[in-house]
Amino acid sequence: MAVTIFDVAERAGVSIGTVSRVLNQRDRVHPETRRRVMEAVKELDYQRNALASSLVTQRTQMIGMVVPMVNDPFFFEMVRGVEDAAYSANYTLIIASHPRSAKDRRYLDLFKRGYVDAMVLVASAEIQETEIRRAMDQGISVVLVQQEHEGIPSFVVDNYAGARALVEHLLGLGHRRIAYITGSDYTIDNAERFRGLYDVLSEHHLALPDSYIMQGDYHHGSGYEAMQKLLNLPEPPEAVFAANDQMAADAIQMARECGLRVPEDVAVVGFDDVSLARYTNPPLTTVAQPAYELGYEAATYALGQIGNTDPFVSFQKKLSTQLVIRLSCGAKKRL
Amino acid sequence: MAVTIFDVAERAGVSIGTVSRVLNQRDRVHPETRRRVMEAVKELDYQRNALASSLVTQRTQMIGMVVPMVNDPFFFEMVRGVEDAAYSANYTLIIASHPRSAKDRRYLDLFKRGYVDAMVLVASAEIQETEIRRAMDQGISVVLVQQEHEGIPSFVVDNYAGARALVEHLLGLGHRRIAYITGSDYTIDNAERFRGLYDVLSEHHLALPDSYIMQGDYHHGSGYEAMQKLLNLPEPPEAVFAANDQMAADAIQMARECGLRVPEDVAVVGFDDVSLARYTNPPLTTVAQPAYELGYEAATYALGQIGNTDPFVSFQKKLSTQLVIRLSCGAKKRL
DNA sequence: CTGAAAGCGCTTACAG
DNA sequence: CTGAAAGCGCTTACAG
Repeated sequence: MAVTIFDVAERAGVSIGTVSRVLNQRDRVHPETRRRVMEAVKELDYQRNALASSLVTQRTQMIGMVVPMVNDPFFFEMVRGVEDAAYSANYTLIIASHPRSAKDRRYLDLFKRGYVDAMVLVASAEIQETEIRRAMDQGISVVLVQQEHEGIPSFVVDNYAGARALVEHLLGLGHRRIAYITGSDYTIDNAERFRGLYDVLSEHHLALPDSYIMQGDYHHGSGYEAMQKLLNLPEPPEAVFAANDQMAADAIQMARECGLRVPEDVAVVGFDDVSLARYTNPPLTTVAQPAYELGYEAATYALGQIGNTDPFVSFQKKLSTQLVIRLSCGAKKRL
Repeated sequence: MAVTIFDVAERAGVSIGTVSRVLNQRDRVHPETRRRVMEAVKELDYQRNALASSLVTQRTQMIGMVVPMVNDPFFFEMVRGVEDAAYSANYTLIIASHPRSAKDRRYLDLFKRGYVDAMVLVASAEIQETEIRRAMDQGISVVLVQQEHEGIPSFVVDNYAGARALVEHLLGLGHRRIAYITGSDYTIDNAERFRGLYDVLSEHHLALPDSYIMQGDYHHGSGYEAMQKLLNLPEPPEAVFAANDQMAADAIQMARECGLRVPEDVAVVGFDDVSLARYTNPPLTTVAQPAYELGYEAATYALGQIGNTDPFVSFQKKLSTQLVIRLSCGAKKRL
């Protein structure tokens, strides 16, 4: 029912090979022939079937991105970066969101079955390394973002250094008793941020009691409860470092509900510098990540590796963060 | 290089037709034959090439979604809805974001070239109707969300009624001079919200001077400037209705910077009820949209229409909104 | 410059 | 229950 290359060939009075040639602008074609073909294409409103085309060229001109579909502007920026990189390379970006459960791996269809030439996998801890390897074996160029695996190219943010800077800043402000609200445990971000805190405290011979480590999950609500528990401690912390801004915002909310002033009674800092950070009361001191650059660089690399059959490339890039000082840490005065 | 159905057939000592049969679980196959085939599949780690498969079945088992990739949690919810619907129907969701410019229509590749069986187009004003029609002619099931076109199924939220309820609420609180900060002009959301405001004011014989209509664009920053101009008016408004929450949040920020109290000196309300609305100071009174349901219902409908060749189905569904009263309107007291 | 033909990797009537 | 073959809609050496 859809019009095919045969219809066009017939109408233009040429063979399908010729039609294909003018469509692909490759070989020389007589100008007059080209004109007739283009005319037939227009008249019939012909659209090439990409499936058939890709089947023979072994290239889909699509780059896939698997990204956690949590409500986080941070990922938006990353998507924009990937998109721009794809655009420059004349690729179309398709995005698959994470599955709801770790057991459900259907989203892997995207790259298991040859729909994309390259993949950018963002913080997809559930994806097994064997799956990735298999995709790579099939010639798909894959890069990891915010996640590492031996022998697979990856782009990460220097969470460790970012956390260190943040904690040093807190110490400089005179805070000594610092608590941590964790993100999901399985992510390296969380682990690295915690490590930054831990190391700086150790170096300053400061304690980090277990009771100061509260379980969170990065999402809305968890920072709220964690903060409540922290504030009910016999000796509450002077400052709270939440593993991301969302939880920090919740923590501030809870502090206020408990009648405490932030940062006077308790300082709160986050991580990521999502747009929300500007709107909390007081605005959040946090750490900005180069989300856009992360996406852009990762995609550019992945695209560049398409067709590279050497499976032994190892590549790791770590982008640095930036401390964003607002009011919630106590460094500046309120308006 | 990748292992094909031929490799499996050879290893199992059967024809490729038989391999295909066991893979597709369709026809009867001798249990022992099936076992041998499955064993070969496993041993060779065979993955069916979806491109080839789709080429013959004329079905890709993919549903495409074109969504504005603006930093808006509202769309996230919608994506979740579409995703769940797709999941139930055993479909994979792929998302394409909007192009940066109206001229760039490469994202249409997704459905022009036969990669998806169905499409959900969200607020994609730049997409020409002819393009959509063409896609439909090629047998792709398409539905529109937050957007209408004669003869194309669509799912929209009742922005008009939502805006009416919001404005009635404001009037009930005693506000009379109400200003509006617009969203992007080309969206129906914005037009409908404005119409709701306009009609309610008219019915109450209240004026809406031109100076009370400020141009915004839904994005961060525009509400800020718009509010500044409103506050500098000889007779500033008593209440400001921003076309979405982001701009309302900015407006609040600006009011505070001008030393004004919200809602005592000026009330501010938004639209959408994104998560940010809970974190502004004071929390935002706004209108919640059934984003998830919108996505779920739209996708379910689109999926149900796959294979339906009757091009004359006309379908329109309007989902209703809900007023969310917080503090920024002045209806309740602060904590 | 152009046509005929092989082939990309599958599915599916059609026979047997 | 299974094989041989046609066909999905293209691209691309290979000849000429």
